[in-house]
Amino acid sequence: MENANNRVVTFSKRRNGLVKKAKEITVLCDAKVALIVFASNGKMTDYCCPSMDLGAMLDQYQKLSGKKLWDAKHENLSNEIDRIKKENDNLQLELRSIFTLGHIFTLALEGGRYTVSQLKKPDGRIEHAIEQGLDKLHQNIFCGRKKCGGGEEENRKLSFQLQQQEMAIASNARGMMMRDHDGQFGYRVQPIQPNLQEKIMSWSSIDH
Amino acid sequence: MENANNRVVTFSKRRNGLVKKAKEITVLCDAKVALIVFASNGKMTDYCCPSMDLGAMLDQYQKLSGKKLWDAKHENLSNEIDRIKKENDNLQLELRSIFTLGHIFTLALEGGRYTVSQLKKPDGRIEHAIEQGLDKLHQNIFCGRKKCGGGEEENRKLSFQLQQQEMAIASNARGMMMRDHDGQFGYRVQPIQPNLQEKIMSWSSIDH
DNA sequence: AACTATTTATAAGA
DNA sequence: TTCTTATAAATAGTT
Repeated sequence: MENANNRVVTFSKRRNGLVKKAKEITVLCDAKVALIVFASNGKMTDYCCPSMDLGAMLDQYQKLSGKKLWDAKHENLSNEIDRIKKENDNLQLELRSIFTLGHIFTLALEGGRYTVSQLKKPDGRIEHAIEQGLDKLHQNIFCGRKKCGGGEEENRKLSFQLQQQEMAIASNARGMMMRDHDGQFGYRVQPIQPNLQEKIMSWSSIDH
Repeated sequence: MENANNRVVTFSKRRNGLVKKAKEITVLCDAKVALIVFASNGKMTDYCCPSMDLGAMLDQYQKLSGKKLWDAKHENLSNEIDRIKKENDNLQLELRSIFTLGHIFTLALEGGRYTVSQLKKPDGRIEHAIEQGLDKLHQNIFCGRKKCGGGEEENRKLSFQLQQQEMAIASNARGMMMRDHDGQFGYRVQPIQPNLQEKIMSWSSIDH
């Protein structure tokens, strides 16, 4: 190849020849051929036999050569999915058990000491219990179980804010609580849910 | 191509010629060539210019042709990951809120009526409350809130089994409960957890 | 695989 | 780019 111009012309000719040969061997010998050519200027020419698309050719290539083209990227993503799905399952399991645990406490509270109608009536008993619970929660969280120097009044306000937020979340979360998940124990916690919601509503209404 | 044997020989010759031409154009014209050939018997031959690996060639091919080889598959997986991650986030949010809600109930129970030392002492009060709660839970789950014809004694046994299982789960779940997740409310529920565990242990020990 | 008659490809020039 | 053409290379059929 003397000068650049000649080289370009030759490339063009040879590229055409190459594609022609590829077509010929495809037809004459019942072969499958994929060909990609980039000119030095970046321009691309490609040929793929009509009986198989390039994707299938490359799948086959990977299978026969053992080389990975996109499987590696694929595998990474698949692993990521597996990982997250597993985490998801764990979360669901946690969620179910903890949620049920919460219900047991709720029901213990209700069944052992209070009726639903009592819960609806802000007579001060359950309200007081919850308030104390919230205060304690708040202390544990913000004051790390040490003596909490903060004013009791502020604590109580924060606790009620906390309560309100919790209730709001619980209310929002309610719609997605019940998964299509056969319980390991052969039951679902769903039937009890409206009961909780009822309580949440009544408790929320305590404050206003 | 008359007979099959000749065709096989011809294929071999032409395939070699094709690869040779591919190499020539690579060297002579500074081109980039990728070539994959499958014989009718399935055997594969491939050539790729030394200056670029097949993966890079195909990336380039996708860019220039606009055709998708693996990007489509990738996109699907990526979307799947996004979807699951979102679900995961929802679960975490639920989990946090519900878990905390469970604690509020627990603390309400404890703070309003019982001390930790009382909880440790199976004097029948809290035990009874929990038992009632479990019975009610059990009724709601198995009997759909209708009048439950089953014997009370069996109910109680089932309830205690239930309790045991719940406690076991809660205990197992404990290790994975605390996520590295900055609370939307500026706190974590972690500090309170050992407290719950303490109670779980003592309650579990009620039964034996 | 090797040979050979023939076809085909292609480099250079137009 | 295409056409032409002399030359080189490829290859189908045969050994």
